[in-house]
Amino acid sequence: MFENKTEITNKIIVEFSKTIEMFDLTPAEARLFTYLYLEEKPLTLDEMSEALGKSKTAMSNSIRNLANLNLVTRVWKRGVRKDLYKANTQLFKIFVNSYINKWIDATNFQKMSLAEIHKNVKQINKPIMSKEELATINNYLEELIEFHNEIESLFTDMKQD
Amino acid sequence: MFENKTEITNKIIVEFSKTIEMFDLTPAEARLFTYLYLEEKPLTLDEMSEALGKSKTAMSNSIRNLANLNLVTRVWKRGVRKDLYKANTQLFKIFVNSYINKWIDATNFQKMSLAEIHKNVKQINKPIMSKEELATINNYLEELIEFHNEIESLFTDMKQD
DNA sequence: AAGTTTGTACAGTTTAAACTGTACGTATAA
DNA sequence: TTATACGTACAGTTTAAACTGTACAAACTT
Repeated sequence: MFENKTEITNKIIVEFSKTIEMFDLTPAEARLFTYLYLEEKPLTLDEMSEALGKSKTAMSNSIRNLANLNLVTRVWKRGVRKDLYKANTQLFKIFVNSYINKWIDATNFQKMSLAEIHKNVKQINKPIMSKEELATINNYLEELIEFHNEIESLFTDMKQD
Repeated sequence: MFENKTEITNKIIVEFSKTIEMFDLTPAEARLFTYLYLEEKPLTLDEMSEALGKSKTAMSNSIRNLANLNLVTRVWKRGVRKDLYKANTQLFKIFVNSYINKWIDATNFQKMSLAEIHKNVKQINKPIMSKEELATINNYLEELIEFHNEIESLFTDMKQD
């Protein structure tokens, strides 16, 4: 089956990174996270680059995004100049939190955009369309905004659990 | 503010399609769904193509994916040769159901892949790594599989609500 | 003070996804 | 039976995302 440890960890990286791509990570970010997770000791950008066959610049961009999502932590070690990073290990908590936050933020932002359109539509007094058309558009906007409310509630409830 | 109805519906399409892209739709699929949603009568591929400025082939591919996700319904009308499609209108139900199903399916699939790796690792009897290394890998696999179980439960619970 | 290391901004290249146009098989209309 | 319409497979093109390599500023080492 498996001939060595590297083969096993590579297989795990391939499979687990597929899972966490679903949390809106790029393939490179997903593989980097998985590699850090399986590698107990913190890694430098150069080590990440060498391990994953990507440029240092690509690793810098990926690790920054992972850090912004609170999926990895920068580690300070005395006498070491290079930045060190390690994966956060409470997988369910960190991924679901990050994901729920992203959904709530984005949903709220979109709801506000639609609410703005709705406000502007209500303030129309020029005869640019019939009353029926205006009522229809208002109905659609209300439905769309209600949809956002429901999505927001769904993810807010998930956060409590 | 708005000068005509088309301007309003275009603005709504832009904003709402951003929301539903989050359900793993491509920008073209999201715009198509939103257009169908706002357009009460069912549309043909040619009408979709003309309305959204994309080729008929692109519309064929997009509408097929939306139908596969149960987000739109093909409508049969006597004496009409062209396929007709309309958006399903219970937004929360159709999007959340589609999304939860996708998560449960994908998570289950990945869990099985990792379980297969785990099974193979357990069957290792050749000395390809130390006992400590083997124990560590087994621990990681258990954690990753447990993570999948938790994600699956999370989305299964969402389905009940 | 000078040299080296480090991470990242930036510009250009590559890759993968999305697209278009054509060809084709099937179904319908004439 | 023949012609036309229709949706989609397929091949090639375009676009957007991801990448690499270089340059640079800041920090550290010598």
